[in-house]
Amino acid sequence: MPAPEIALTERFQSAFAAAFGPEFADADPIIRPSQFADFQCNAAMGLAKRLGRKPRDIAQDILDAVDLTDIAETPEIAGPGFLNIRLRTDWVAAQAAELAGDERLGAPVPEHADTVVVDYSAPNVAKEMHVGHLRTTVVGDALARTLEKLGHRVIRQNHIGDWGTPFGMLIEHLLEVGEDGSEAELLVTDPNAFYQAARAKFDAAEAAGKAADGSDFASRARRRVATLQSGDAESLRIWTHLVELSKGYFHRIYDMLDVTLTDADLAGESTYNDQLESVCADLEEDGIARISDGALCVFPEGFTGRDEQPLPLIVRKSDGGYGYATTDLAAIRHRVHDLGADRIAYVVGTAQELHFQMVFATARAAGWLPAEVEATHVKIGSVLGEDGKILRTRSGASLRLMALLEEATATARGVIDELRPDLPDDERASIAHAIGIGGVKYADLSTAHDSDYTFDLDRMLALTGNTAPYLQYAVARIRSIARKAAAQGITADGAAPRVENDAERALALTLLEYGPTLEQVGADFEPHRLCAYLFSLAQAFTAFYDASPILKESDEQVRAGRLALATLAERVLVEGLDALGVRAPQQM
RNA sequence: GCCCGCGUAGCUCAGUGGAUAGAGCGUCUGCCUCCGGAGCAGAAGGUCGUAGGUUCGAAUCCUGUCGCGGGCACCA
Repeated sequence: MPAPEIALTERFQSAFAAAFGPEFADADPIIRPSQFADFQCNAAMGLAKRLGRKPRDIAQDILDAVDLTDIAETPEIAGPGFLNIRLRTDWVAAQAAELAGDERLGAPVPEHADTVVVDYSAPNVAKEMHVGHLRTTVVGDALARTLEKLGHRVIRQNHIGDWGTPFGMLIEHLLEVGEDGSEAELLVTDPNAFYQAARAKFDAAEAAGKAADGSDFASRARRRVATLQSGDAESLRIWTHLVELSKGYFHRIYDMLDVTLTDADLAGESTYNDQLESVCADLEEDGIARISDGALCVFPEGFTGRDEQPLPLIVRKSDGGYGYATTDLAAIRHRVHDLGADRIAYVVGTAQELHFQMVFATARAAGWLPAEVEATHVKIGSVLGEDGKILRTRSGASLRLMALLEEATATARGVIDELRPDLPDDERASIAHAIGIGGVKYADLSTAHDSDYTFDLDRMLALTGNTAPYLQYAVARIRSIARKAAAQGITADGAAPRVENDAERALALTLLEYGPTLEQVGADFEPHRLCAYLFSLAQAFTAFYDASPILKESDEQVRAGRLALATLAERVLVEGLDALGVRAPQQM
């Protein structure tokens, strides 16, 4: 198991048992990387309280009991009682050699492979995706990829907005412009234009007042919602056509983004239409929901709104219609009961927090979400404009997601055209895609998913610093060395990664952290930690690149060992980038 | 009004109760006889909004307060 903190943790726990008794065998030694040594053990600080003794004395007792001779040098007691641990270089080298032989690159095999439902992206039919959708899509996809690498079974669910009030208006508009007309094409190319045209008609009809015979657009739209939801065949046919056109648009975006979502993952709101009635019936029968002001409501415990009034989760509106609370309840029931979910991750905007708390509480009360099933709202922070307020699509056409992606790719293309005119056109296009799209995705992935952030185009398109291109560049350099080495007939020849000087040692130590980092990302749903890790890995590599020449090294053994270390770094970088959904080009 | 979140370097952001709070960008100083300069080495830059509290130890936990964002009954 090439993970120093795990090896150290085991050693310290047996030392605790020896020094303080068996009841301390599972005490957490808190092994962390440190600026003063490779690792630091904070155990004495925590144990001092339990034992009622001084930290420094306990640190001494631990030191007397622990045997690290084959792993590390004797720890130093530092500061208030930390144990500073410097690993033996030969042990690090041995671990690196083991890592090089490990298909999983140190990613732990889970004791129990979970079935994890990841609910993400969820765009609306007939609406443009904007920067806000980018984050849920990119973060959700990174989580799905990461969980699969860890050996879990992932079920992607794209809960698209394909049902509800706006569809009456959209269907009527589609009928008027013709299903095969050029206006209908807007659904694929510029969905907002289609939506806004429908909306404009609706608003104009509203303003003009109802026609006596109900033939005005607004009245027709309202009737259409009812006929659609009651299962009218013609309405369903047109609705299906509408959804199909939108799917074309989603796929263009997902293809462009290298997102793994497919049609098989689509489970829109409409999917649950025939289950909404039974959701309500069950809740009412179990006494969980009751009628209030004509609507069927659940009042989960602990939720209050204005004036301290209990807050309702409306599962059936007073007009008999259903909202998204009902759909989400049906979805939970399905995910647990039919899909067999052990964990469900809802990668959805932070504004939905209250909604999901209430939905989860209701589902728990109804027995649809058993205690052993974990439901997590992976909150996606809002994207803010310069004014610190949430970016709205209406505030600027420049925020169309497709436009952003095109601009990112074009910017990257400009640089690659200048730097690598020697490469063929299609290869430059492919590299520009990897860099531009990878850069945009990485920019969204590298900040904590739940923090709001200010939209900054320059940051999204940046090619230097903590960015995808920096990581891709590190990979490209290693691959360049590999190509040159192969051309010169130089191979690593089965050599173990060389770990001798400081730069090699630092790189190897960083490589050993890949497994624990990936595991943590899968457990906590926090891809930005993987970004931070990969950036530090790339930094460790470039430092090594400067300090430890490979092809210029004359000693064959040293050269082979360094090449093996670089190759291992490449594998981990590429694997980590793949977990994020970012491509690593062969050259750039 | 109530609830949730946020406030960290000029800017954008990390920071899992532990020592001297870190990156990137920007600024400044060096490094191209180069295994790829989309890079490297270094410097300057901080009352962690604020006032208390808990703790051996607080950016982190608790309370108050100021500022900002979001949510709070039939939209999703």
